[in-house]
Amino acid sequence: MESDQAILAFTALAQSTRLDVFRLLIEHEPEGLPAGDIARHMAVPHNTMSTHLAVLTRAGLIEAERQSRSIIYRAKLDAVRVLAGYLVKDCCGGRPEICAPLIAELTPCCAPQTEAVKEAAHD
Amino acid sequence: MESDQAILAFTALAQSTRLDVFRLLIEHEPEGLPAGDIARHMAVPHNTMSTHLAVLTRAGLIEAERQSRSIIYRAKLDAVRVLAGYLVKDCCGGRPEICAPLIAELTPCCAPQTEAVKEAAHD
DNA sequence: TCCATATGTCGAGACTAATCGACATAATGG
DNA sequence: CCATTATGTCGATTAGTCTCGACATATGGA
Repeated sequence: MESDQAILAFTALAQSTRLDVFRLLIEHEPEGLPAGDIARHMAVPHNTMSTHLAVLTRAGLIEAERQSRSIIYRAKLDAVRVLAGYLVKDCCGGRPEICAPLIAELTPCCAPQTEAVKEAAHD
Repeated sequence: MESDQAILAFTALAQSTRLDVFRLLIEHEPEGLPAGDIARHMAVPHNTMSTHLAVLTRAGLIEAERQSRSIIYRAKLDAVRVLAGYLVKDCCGGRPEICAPLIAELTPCCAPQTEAVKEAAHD
């Protein structure tokens, strides 16, 4: 991951409405939500929300797909993985003694024990 | 993690100088670096750097400790873990099918469980 | 075609952040 | 103490972001 893209992502998440939208969209994986519903859910004018959604999209954190009159937004979970990886893995600079404890903390949430999951994650 | 603190952290990292400083300090774990060295390393005036270091400190991403005339800054690896956790674990809202693949991607870097996996991470 | 619905774009005002010169504070040694 | 080194704070300027009214575009149906 380029640091320019990381900065885009951090900038996008460094705003409460956008952070909330991003988490809302993760909750609604994998169906997604239309722009109007998102705006109503957050009690934000539709044009303001449109701007926020554009920022998140440019940052690669969400993606849009037109469906008839609505435009459905979805979280890009790949982006979460890449960003978390940028924080943990790339930042550690290949020094397992630093990032191993970080990963150890994350793993209990939902450990990827099986080979099947490892295969799925291998891009 | 409170979302307010997450926003502080994302704001702090959403700036190229600060992101570089943060990564520099992770490279220099656990000794840390004095403020002056950091400023020189980044070719930034000392007062500008002081402001950036204050932002990172307020965000809880680094910490300062006076050592004679110098003030040594260190990355708080706990913060990395918490922030990555906020992205991956909290955002998934307890839905393993979402975050398991994300963690699976991170694990090969330096898995915390077994020596065997650590060996595999070197390929 | 004309209207209603859904969303995006533009532009202006208000707010916030980044930078850096000048000055202030803190520690150390002579 | 005074000078020196190391760092932080203040204030002003500049640059960028957030918000939202007004307008524009896209889709589907009467």
